[in-house]
This record gives sequence, structure tokens and C-alpha cells, in this order.
Amino acid sequence: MPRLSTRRVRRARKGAGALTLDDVARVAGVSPITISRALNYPHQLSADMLSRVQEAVARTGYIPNRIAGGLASSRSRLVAAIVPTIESAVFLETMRALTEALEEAGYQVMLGQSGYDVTREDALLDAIISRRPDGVVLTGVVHSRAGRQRLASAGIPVVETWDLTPTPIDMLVGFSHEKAGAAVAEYLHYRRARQLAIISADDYRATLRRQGFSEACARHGVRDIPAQVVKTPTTLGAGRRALFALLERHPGTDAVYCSSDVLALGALTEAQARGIRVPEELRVFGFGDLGFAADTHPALSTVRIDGTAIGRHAARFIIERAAGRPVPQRIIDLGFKLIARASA
Amino acid sequence: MPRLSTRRVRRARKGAGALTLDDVARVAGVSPITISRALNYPHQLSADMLSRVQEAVARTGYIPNRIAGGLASSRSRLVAAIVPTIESAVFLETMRALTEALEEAGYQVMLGQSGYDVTREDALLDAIISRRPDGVVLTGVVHSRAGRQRLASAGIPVVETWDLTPTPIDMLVGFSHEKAGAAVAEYLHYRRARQLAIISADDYRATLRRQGFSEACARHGVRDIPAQVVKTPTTLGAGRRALFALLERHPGTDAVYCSSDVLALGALTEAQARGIRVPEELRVFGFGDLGFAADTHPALSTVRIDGTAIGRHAARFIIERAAGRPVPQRIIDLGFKLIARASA
DNA sequence: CGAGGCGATGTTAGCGGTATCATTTTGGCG
DNA sequence: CGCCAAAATGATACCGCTAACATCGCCTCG
Repeated sequence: MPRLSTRRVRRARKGAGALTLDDVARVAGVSPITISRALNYPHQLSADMLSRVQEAVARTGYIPNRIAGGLASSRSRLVAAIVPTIESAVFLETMRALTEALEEAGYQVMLGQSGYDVTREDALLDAIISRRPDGVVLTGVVHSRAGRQRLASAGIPVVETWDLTPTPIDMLVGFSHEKAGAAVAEYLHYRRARQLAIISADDYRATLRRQGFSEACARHGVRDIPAQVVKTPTTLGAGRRALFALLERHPGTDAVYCSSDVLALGALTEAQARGIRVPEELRVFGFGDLGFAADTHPALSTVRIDGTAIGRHAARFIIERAAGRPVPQRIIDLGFKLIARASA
Repeated sequence: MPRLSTRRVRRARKGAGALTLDDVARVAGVSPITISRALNYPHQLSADMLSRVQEAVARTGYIPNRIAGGLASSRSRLVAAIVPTIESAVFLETMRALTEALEEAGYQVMLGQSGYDVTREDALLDAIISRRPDGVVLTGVVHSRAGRQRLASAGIPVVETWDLTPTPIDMLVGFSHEKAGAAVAEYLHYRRARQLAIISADDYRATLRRQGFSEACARHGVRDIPAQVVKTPTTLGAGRRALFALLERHPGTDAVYCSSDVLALGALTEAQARGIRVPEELRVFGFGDLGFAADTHPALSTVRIDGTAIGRHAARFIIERAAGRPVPQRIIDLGFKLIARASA
């Protein structure tokens, strides 16, 4: 039996009334591909044609469908960014810079939160890869083997940030946490602090800084630095309670390095509440140089990381790659700066 | 002349080697649509078939291409969220809750920053609409006529947040800023503050709160409340300088309402630096109940907004709509809570 | 025991763009 | 002027997936 029925006119699937390239092409009296070019490669058209198309676009109020465009060109113009949590202020500067730079170049950022959890990061990665982004920006360098594998085989440009490793998945913008921790220790020794202590978050990078700090102390002959470890994300309250607990155990402490400015602000607050003079009796050192650090009382000594530069470099990496240009230097160490203020 | 050339076999456009549904179908020995169903509507398949497909998917390591899926189904499973700036801590809780709830439901969040600028918001809106998201979550209710128009005609579900209006574009989750400001004023009057003042950001919502505050004062016969206005986003330093300037002009001030907790923390810091006792000499009231508010010294009195609930409601709104279910109550007023702590 | 219904799977035709190649127009220049 | 390369525009065939409809068994029931 012949299948006549398949020749029946099918109802449009949903077309609804959504404007398409063809509609604009009809209005402008040209072929659809010309509209596409006007939008994507305007310099390929004659000035006449371009303005004619632009007028038609304006008149119809057409907004291109980048889902369709992405499928056809296999360039989604989407970039995924994964942070442990959006509520951790340190990464915000990077995220803002990244978003701004990418938006300017016509990309949109998809945000994912891994929650300091490798399993969740893997699930997120699958969700993200299924969107075929033109790039992925990760926070940190510790990822599961499976995650690295999937990312690599998807052939998506990857930028790891906020850390350093000799073996990145692809590209990398970061700095050495060990060195940052060590630099703080050196500084405090130089300032003649004798009884050092640490208040640190329990995440990977904070731990690296703590190790760098302790090792530098060891080089000065000081071992077994007392450490109070708190859960990420860090809070002012956690900093207060940590300083309290620390002083209970080690009343002679005269300098404390905090793994984040927020913890340091908590330590400052607790010191103030208990009448401990900073820096005379207790030096407090932070990390991050967040917006408030310069304006605390006393002003917070801290480690400055150029989060904006990290975001911008990451954006540039991805844009270059998407444009098919090779990226000669795939690892950037942005370093850090010790900012000596009143608190230490 | 016959155009034989068009019949020539064309090179695959980029195929590269990316795994597609067809590949998995071949491995499983079924038709592609069956794979699609296994992934999207697993209960439509027999248990046998389902496990057979799942095995094939696992063996091939297939990750679906949701760009293609989105085009075919006109459901992108993308939701756009626009905040003024990601660096303003108040919205973070909402963003986190929104992202989490949406990720759980298989959606991805695209983040956009409008920068408190309507022009930029419009440009962003076009970029976003071109991605055909299944929903848009906006911060605030003030948008350009053009923006409202485009959003409406795109037929995308819209949730406005963090404010109230009788005429939302579509759906709304928020609270009344005027009432919040007024409630703080009432509280301070009740506490016998006599010389009230305001430190406020210059954005729309902070201004509404300021007006609510001033009007409540007027009802108590107090007019011309001195106000120190600072630029958004607010910072601790801005709060310090604002309190300084305020006290220069109005030394008798005994209570100050700050339009954000960050400003309030700045005021607290400045008071401490100048030896002004809080709350005895100066009451300080904040807004937002950010993570640190309970742990400042003295603890900060503030207005609590349930940012998590805002994010969750917004996510639910969009998910319901995407599922084709009607949303009976399109406006939710979540209210606010006055949190009386030591600072006021 | 045949009609009808239902559940499981397959076939077909797009979704709305863009890559690729073809064709036409234009411009430079001897 | 005529020729040829380059620039401008067009025709066609997909990109990888899913909606809509078709088909095929199998079971129920009069």
C-alpha cells in the first residue's frame, strides 16, 4: 500500500509567529543568507545592501535565533564558568571581569556552582558539555579523572584559574598559593611576630596556603604552628569563633594569618570585642584584598590577587581560541602582592 | 546547463568525530528516536529497551547535544538571570538558590550584569532573547518600554524580583521597599531616637526605602531627615565616609539608617574608629541581613529579606510555566522582617 | 475470532540558521 | 572595450535532534 499519508501537509510544529530570517529576507527582498551575512559578517556586503537589510531588521524587530545559529555553525557563543560557590566573594571579581569581557565579544556566560564537591562538578560538567559551549572556565585545578577526560574529549577550550599546576587540562591563569602563604609568614617574621597561628578554611587552595605558611615558618625554625580550621565558605562569624578558640588554646599568640579577608575581619572584630589591640598585641593578616580590606579599623594587611586580570585573561584565552588563533602562552602566573596596612 | 555539481557529495561540514544520537542508535541496534526517548522520556520505553539503550550510552560516552535538542523542541532549558552587578552581595543568595533549583530541574543559568543601566539592560536583553531561554529572571521592576516590549513579544516567561508593582511584565516575587524603610523608621522612633539620619545608595530600590523611611518620619512630625547618598554598589569605605560627612553636618545625630548592611558595617567601623559608642550614642540600622550582620560588634540590627525564597519561587515559576502548567498566583509578596540586635 | 484499543517503536520532516559552493556583478586595466 | 579576478549575492544541503504521525504487535472483549 502506498504511503500517501506522509505527503499530507503537516501542521507547523509550533512556528507560532516567531520571526525568522526568512521573514526578514522577504521584507528586504533578498535571500535569507544575505540577512545572515549582514548580521554576522557585515563587511562582506555592499553598503547599499547592508543598510537595506538593517532597515528590514529594524522594521521587523527581528532577533536572531542563536540556538539555530549555534547548531549550524557549531559555535554556541556560550561560555560556562564553574565556581565553588557564588557566595564566596573572592571569585566575584573574576566572574564580573569574565562576564563583561565575554559579553562584549558577543558571548553569554553560563554559571555553575560545584559546591566544593567533585561529584557535583562532574554532573555539572555533563550538563555543561551538553550545551556545547565554546569554552569552560574552571575555578581551581583539582578535578576528577572522569571530568578531565570528558572535557578533553569534548574538545572544548578549558581555562583553569586561581591556582597553578604544571599540567593543566588546557590553559591556566593563576598564582602560587604556597608562595602566597610563605610570603605572609616571611613578612610576619620580619615584623618580629613570635607566636604565629593560622585560621584557615578547609578547601584545597586555602590548605595550600597554610602549608606554604607553615613551611616558611619551619625554615625559620618554628614548627607546629597552631591552626584553627573552619569550613568553607568562610564567614565573619567563623573568624570570630576561630580566634576565640585559638586564644583559648594559645593565649600567647601575637600574630594570626587568616586564609580569607572575611575570616580576618572576623578576627579583627573578635579582637575588638575582647579589647585586644591590633596590631600591638595581635597582628592580623588576611587574604584576597576584598573591597573592604582597606577600610577596616585598623586597615587590614592582606594579599592582593588581581581577580579582574584573571577573568580578563581567561576571557581572552577563550576568545582567541574560538577565533581559531593559537594561544602561544597557555600558562599565566599572575603572582600576588603583599599589602601592608595597619593590622599587621 | 544542468547543475550537476550540486549533486556532488559534499564534505561533512565538520562532523569531526563528535558522537551523535545516530552513533548510539547504531550501537544499540535501534532507531535514533528511541535513544532520544530513553534520555528524555524514559518511562515511555519498556524496561528491556531502556537498559539496552542506557548501556549503549554508557559504553559510547555519549553526551547529548542540547543545542540541537533545543532547536528541535524549542525548549532551550536555559534561563537567563540579570542582576545589576554580581558584586552586590544582597542578590547572591537569590542567585545561588535560583541556580541550584534550576540545575536540579535540568536547566542552566545564563548570568547577565546590567550595571544599573537601562541601556545596557536592553542590549543584554537582546543577547539573551537571541538564546531563546525558557525564562528570564530580572532584578527589580524598572525596565525600559522597549525592553518590556521585546520581552513580552518574545513570549518568554519573565519573573521580576526584589520589588513590587501592581503591573509586572509577567510574574513577580518581591516585597515593598517603602514599607521596609517605614518599618525601620517606626522602630527607631519607638526606641526614642530623636535625630535620625540616612545613609543611602542611589539606586532605585534604596531610594524607595529612603522615601518610605522619610514619610514615616513625617507622620511622626519629623521632616527633612538628613541623607547622605552614595553610589551603588555600596562599600564599607563608602559607609565610613558617609557617616563622617553626616556627623560633620549634623553632629547631634543619634540614629542612622543605612540602605545596606555593608554601609552599616562601614558606619559601625567609623563609629568605633572615632570612639562613638553604638548604640548608646548612635544607633545603626542596616538592610539585608547579610551573613555577617549577626556577628558584627555590636551585632547589627537590620531588615531580613529571604533571598533564598525569592530565588526558589522564581525558579518554580519558570519551571511550572515551562511544563505548561498555569501559574495561578503570579505576584508573591514575601515581606521582610525587622531583626533587632544590639546596634539599634 | 475479528474489531478495536493501547503500548512500544519506527519514519519523516522539519526546527532556523550557516558552510560551501555556484553564479552574477563589478572593477581594474591593457 | 573586452577580459579576468575579485566582490557581492544566491541555491543547496545539512547541523543533531525531536514533534507528529505511522506502524506493528499483543491483548481484551463482545
